Amino acid sequence: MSNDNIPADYDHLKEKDWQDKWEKYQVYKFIGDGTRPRYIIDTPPPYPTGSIHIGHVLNWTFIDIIARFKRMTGYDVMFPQGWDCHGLPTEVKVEETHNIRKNDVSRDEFRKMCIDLTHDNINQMKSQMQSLGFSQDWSREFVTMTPEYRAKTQLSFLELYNKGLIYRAVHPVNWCPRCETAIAFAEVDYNDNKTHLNYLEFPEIEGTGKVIIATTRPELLSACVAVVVHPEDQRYKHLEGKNVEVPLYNRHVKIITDTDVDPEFGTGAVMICSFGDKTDVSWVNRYDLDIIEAIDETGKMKDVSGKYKGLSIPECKTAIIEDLKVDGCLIKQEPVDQNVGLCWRCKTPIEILVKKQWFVAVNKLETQIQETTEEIDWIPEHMKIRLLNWAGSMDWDWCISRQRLFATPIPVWYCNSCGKVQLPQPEDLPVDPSIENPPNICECGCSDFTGEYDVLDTWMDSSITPMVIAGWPSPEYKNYYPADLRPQGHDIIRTWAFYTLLRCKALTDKKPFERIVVNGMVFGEDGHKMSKSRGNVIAPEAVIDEYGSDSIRLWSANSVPGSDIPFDWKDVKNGYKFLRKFWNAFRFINMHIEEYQQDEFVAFENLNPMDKWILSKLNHLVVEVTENLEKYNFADARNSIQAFIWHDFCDEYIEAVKYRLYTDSEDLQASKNAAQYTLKTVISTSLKLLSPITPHFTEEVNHYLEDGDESIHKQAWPLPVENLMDIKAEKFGEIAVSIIGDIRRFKSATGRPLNIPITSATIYTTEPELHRVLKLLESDITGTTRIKNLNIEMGKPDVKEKVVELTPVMSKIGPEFKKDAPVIVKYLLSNDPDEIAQTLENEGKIIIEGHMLTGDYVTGRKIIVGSSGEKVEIFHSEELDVVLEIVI
RNA sequence: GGGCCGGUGGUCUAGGGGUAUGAUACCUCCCUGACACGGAGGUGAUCACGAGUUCGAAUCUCGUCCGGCCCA
Repeated sequence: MSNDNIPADYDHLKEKDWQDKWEKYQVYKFIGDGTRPRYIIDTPPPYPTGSIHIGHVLNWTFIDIIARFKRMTGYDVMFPQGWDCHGLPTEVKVEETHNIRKNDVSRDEFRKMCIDLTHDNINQMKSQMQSLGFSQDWSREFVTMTPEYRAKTQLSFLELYNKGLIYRAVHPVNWCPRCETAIAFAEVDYNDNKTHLNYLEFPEIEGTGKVIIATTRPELLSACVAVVVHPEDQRYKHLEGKNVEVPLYNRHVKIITDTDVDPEFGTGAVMICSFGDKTDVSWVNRYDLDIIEAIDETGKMKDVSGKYKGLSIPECKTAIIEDLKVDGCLIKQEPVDQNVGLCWRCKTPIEILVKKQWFVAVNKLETQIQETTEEIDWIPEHMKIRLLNWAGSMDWDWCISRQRLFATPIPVWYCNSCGKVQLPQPEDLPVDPSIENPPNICECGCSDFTGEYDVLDTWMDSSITPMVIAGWPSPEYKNYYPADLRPQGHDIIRTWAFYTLLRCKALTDKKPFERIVVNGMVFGEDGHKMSKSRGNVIAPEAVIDEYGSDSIRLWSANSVPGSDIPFDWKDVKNGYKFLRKFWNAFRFINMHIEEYQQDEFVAFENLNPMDKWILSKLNHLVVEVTENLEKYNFADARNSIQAFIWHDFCDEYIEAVKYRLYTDSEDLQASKNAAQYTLKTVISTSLKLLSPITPHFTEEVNHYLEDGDESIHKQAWPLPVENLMDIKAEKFGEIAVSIIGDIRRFKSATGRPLNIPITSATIYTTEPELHRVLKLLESDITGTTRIKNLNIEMGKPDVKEKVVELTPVMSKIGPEFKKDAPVIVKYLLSNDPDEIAQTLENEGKIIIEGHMLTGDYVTGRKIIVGSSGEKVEIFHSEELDVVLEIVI
């Protein structure tokens, strides 16, 4: 027991000291020697934006609670942390800060700038994570931009290539003409604006008839490869399969039919260009149409556009409209709403271009992905369905080429003579084919190569984390693979979970992890997912500064996997208030156990009913919290601890034990000792239960409470003590709590202070068992409520009780009387409750509509009418069938 | 438009065939020897809407509306 001066208030600024100590003593280091069962967490590697957000806090609190709980229950826990570095936002940020375009400097120089920025961002985020008390083993940190990691990403590319699961092909891609790069669908922003719908006449040939098509993109006329109409459209029935002429270009294109055409839009006839929009892409694929490239990588018109060559897209549009007018092919223009795809960073309208790209053959792996998905435990279960549906709906393979700089290079060269792909040797990785040459000459004898300039999609880095943390490609990785746990948000099931499953399965033929625990989204005040772009973000630091990280952890813990939660300051404050309450309880206890000599045997012998009550509840709490943490129900774990500490322990037990602690009586010394033992046991056990959720607070209290320097996080998780779990003891305690509550309510209702002494009181009951129990509880009731003389009597006082409300017990009435139940209920509720109660009391039964009911079928609320005497108050207990008579 | 999830006092939430849990806010009372940053009471919900199954539906079924995440 420490006798240090314990501060009156809990100081959350001390969290930092504990974080430093944990780090210094490597409390969370993964041992890996097999002496304990291992538990491996495939921690998400965040994108180093420079700051973590509340969504991270929620996700990492879940992970950290699990990690800490597992350590205390005897596992050797691997909780690594990585950083998923590569990506467009960093490139854009570097361009902004250095005020350059990426092509203004060498590729290498630009990459260095990205690396420097990323290092800074990682350092900031790492220190934020540490300030939240997350228990990562930082000696196992991984960073995807390092040569070691890039070598692994490239090796995974080689292995999949050798398995025939990676190939190169022509494919349409979203292209930003300003950034000059392909971008993913996820990086396309959509914006509503107005444009013109142009009605163009395609002249007839072969005497079949002309067609008027409607388009918003006349500048793509040179890339028109067909005209499409709805198969049911009577206006065009006669034209199906015929040809028409493209105005200005005098080329002939076919008229085809497809049900994707909306006959109501424009004229019901549409030109297909490669590529005006995404529908064009599917039509070109579906009907194997030609591909004409009209726009180059910088957004300028190409040769095929004829006289418009070299114009920008808007310039070409204006010029072509003028020429169509002159030719008389422009029938009319009307305003129309348009949904344009924009580059998410620079807001330039995107184009769809055709490029040679590298692909992962997702479609070949579909069955394997679905089987693997089924082998994994999904928490909550329904998240699995999202992935299964997604895996079954892949339209095209996964394009992994990116035309960027800050990423892992695609490790291939092309022979300048025969075009064959040349791969590096695994031991030479990582390589950068844009500046290095391959080690061997080509089979054709040529030694002249072109290196690939494209780089890999970032998901290629982050989809192998379960293998990387296990040490792959070293053969020992099998000892640490698959991981036990994958935690992540439900917004990235179709990306991170999907890619990880497919890549790890393809590479190792095993599932990547046993179980996936999915966290929900954090919503801002506007009811939407917190995000910078929505402007509804609250910085975690703001919350930590005000209430400490344990408070925001308590907020996070008040939720369950899969459920979205709104951020609310008052919920964080509630956690803070709980810690303060716990702190004050601890200070009180500490005052009273300073001179206490622990003697478990003596204490056990002298436990009184209230001690047995709280100890039984404590041990049931141990069971409940353990079960809830095992099934990731953090909210129930947190709330059951909080309810127990705040209400059962502080409001009831501590109040009921004070008279024993403050006593000088020799007779009560053994009882006092038992109370001290109980206080100490409850507080130290509940601290352990709470420590995965609020590690700083529990460490702080523990260091005052216990001798020695051992961290609470190194201690064993509490086991329930079977012989203290006693339902009967709990019932007794509840009776005391109930009677004490009645007297408190009485004082409150009559405007008296709670600590006012009561001259005398009598409790009457007609139940012999209750009478016996009340006798046992006599001293606790008097001690707690300051009743000077308490009498506990069999029988009833000479007063009139009146039943003022009857409640039918539906769970008995319903099943027994079935369809007659409503009429019985109606009778019970519409007749005088006191009369019914009288009948039940006197005759033991009542007949309603020919059915017999006993007292078991109703519960009633009684009051005392006509109290006797001026200073005597008589009332009926709220919960027990007893009458209390009080003399102030 | 598609997949998945949700809609319960003013706000957030538990429950998921038998008359609704807790928190917060609000109102009243009490400065009880750890805590007024505390305690004791209280007001407040036809469980989104409509139909069906049932003696009985917040709960099961179907439909509608609204919201969320992801995708198109």
